Amino acid sequence: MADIKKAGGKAPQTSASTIYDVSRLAGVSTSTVSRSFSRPDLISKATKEKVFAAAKSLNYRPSTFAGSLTTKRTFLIGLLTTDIQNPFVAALARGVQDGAAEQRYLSIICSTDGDATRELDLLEEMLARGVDGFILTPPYDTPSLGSAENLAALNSRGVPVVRIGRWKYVTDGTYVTSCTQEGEVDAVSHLISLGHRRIGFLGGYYSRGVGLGRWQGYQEALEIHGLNLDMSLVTESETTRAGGYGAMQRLLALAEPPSAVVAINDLVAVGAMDASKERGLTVPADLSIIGFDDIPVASFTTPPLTTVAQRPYDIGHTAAELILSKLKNPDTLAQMVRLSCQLVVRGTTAPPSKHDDK
Amino acid sequence: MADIKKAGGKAPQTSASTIYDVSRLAGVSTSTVSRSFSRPDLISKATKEKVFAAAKSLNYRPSTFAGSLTTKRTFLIGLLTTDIQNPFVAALARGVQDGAAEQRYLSIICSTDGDATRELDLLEEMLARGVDGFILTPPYDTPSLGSAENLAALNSRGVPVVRIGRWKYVTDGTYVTSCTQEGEVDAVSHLISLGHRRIGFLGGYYSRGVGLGRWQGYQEALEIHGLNLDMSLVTESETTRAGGYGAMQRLLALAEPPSAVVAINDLVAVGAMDASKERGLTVPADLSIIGFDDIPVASFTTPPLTTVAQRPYDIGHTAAELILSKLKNPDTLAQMVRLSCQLVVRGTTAPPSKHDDK
DNA sequence: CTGTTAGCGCTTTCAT
DNA sequence: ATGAAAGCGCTAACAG
Repeated sequence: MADIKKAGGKAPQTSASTIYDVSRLAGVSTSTVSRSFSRPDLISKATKEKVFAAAKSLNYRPSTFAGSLTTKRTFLIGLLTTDIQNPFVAALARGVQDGAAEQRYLSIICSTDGDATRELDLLEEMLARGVDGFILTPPYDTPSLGSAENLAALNSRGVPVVRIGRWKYVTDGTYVTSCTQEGEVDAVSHLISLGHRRIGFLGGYYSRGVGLGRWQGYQEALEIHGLNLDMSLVTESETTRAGGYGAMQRLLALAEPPSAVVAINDLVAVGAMDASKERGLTVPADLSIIGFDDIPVASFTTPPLTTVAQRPYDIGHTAAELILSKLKNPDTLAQMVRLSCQLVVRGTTAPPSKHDDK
Repeated sequence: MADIKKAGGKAPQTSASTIYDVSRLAGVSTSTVSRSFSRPDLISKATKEKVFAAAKSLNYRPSTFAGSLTTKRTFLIGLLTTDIQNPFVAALARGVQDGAAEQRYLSIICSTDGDATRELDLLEEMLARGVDGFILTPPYDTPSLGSAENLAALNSRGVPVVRIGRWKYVTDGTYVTSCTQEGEVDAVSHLISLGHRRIGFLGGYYSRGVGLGRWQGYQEALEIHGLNLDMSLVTESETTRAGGYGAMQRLLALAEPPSAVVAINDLVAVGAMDASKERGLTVPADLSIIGFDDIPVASFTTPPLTTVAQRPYDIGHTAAELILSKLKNPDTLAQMVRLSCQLVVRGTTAPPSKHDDK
């Protein structure tokens, strides 16, 4: 499976120089060295020069984590996610990294696959590393980590937490989320303005956590435009391609199938496209489809998928900023930030064909 | 852009309990407490029970990082990458996380976009946090981080490093990479066995870093099967969809265009599919196309893309294991691990159509 | 098996 | 503007 070869040498093992080495070489106290780096304004120019010269020649860099014992800050923030391989999470993580980096913070990312035990374990591990704050992503539809008790425990330790998305079991505290409801309203309204009247909802257990906003947006749009909610056009499925495929098949088997559908996410939408093609339908001529999330795949389908884009990078970036501001001022009031979604019209939406039109 | 609402309370701020609190409550020394957690085998059952009871009632957990000052180990490893949003990197990162977690290690991931300045900065920041080892991903085609000097500096600090992939400016030391050459040989051989004789190479600057193995594999396969290398069938491009589109157009404009092409990566392959369709060709009937990497998108194209899968997760996992073994035994010899690739036959390869056949 | 005694490298009053 | 001294929370000889 993996063949292994030997190749070359080993390391010299020179241990890094400390603040003592520098203070000795520069002929000043360790306090002065310390301050030269952390509060340079307090040190005279001449002294600073001596210090930096010494530091340079010794290749010295202050060790953040040694100071952490005293300062109680590691400049590390923990990001607890389901899976970094999920493109939404990856973009969010990058946003967190960048937002944190702006203030010399680094982030520790953990993937738990939503497993409650691992969540708690990893949380503890991060705490043991002294992370200054946490960003927690959903879905926490189980009362595990998302439980008020666990968050309270974190709070009582004085560790600030920012949550991502809407949680089922916790409502207070700081969090940042997308305006998915508004996004779904836009999506459905787009279909209606195209002339569609029978619009299906391919839900992935829409009544639960993440899908709630979309489900409400769907209903709201119908209401706004004076259309009735027809529950025969609403179907649940796994939030996967296969799930979308099956759900679409069911809708297509109806006596009066919908002329358009909105899917709970892009994968489900792709599954719906599969089912339509199999049935001999052309998208979007015979059936319009809208996804949700705008994952990278959405621009690669044939035709490319119309979808509602969330802004995971911005969400992560905002979350990082919120954590950092909490760190600066622990008395900051809890706040909820809601980021807009955007309808991205690509190739899977068009006016309904004649015989569908009423 | 983001509307903000206030929502609820703030934190109680109870500072966590220390080893002293526990030792006092349990009526033992701090060493005993310490050992109860780190070397439980050295402590009598009775004492341990007292300690754990006290720890539990105080909600005490040892702080890894406080101990790090003494032990010189933070149980943190640093992963320096180009961009966590790249699906290859994300899978690799997940592999690192999982591999590290098996030994209670956590990882700090940084994205540099390949910017040399940020690489060095972030490297220093991670070092300041006391990371025990580094995993560095390519491409380091610039002599920046990839320079022997920088790696030597890391080595001299006694910080072990594992590199991912083949680097241009460094050849020794431990690294893990894919057998891309062998993978490409498989891909081209597959086309040849299908009956193709004129096989194009859509290279993204194939002569450079990451593409080298593929380019060599392409040549090797031709040679194995007694075909001549025809440089008119070889073209360079940006390693993007647009790049692949342009490169394919050039090949298609040839008097005798190829009946099949291998692309340097999946994005380039998708671009090639775009160009073929535009030209009125059907893939794979008129033109066979093979990508490289097997990014998620590859299964979503129409038809789904035949490609060579690398194993980024395994690469990351292996890299983590290598770092950890180096940490256990610093005298471990440098080693190179090469992970196999796998040809994934999907829908873009078929025998050549009649008039292409010689 | 357990306690004593020093620190790890840095920051931080408190003086000067 | 700078130094002395104490200590952050934990571990690690070294004794016993």
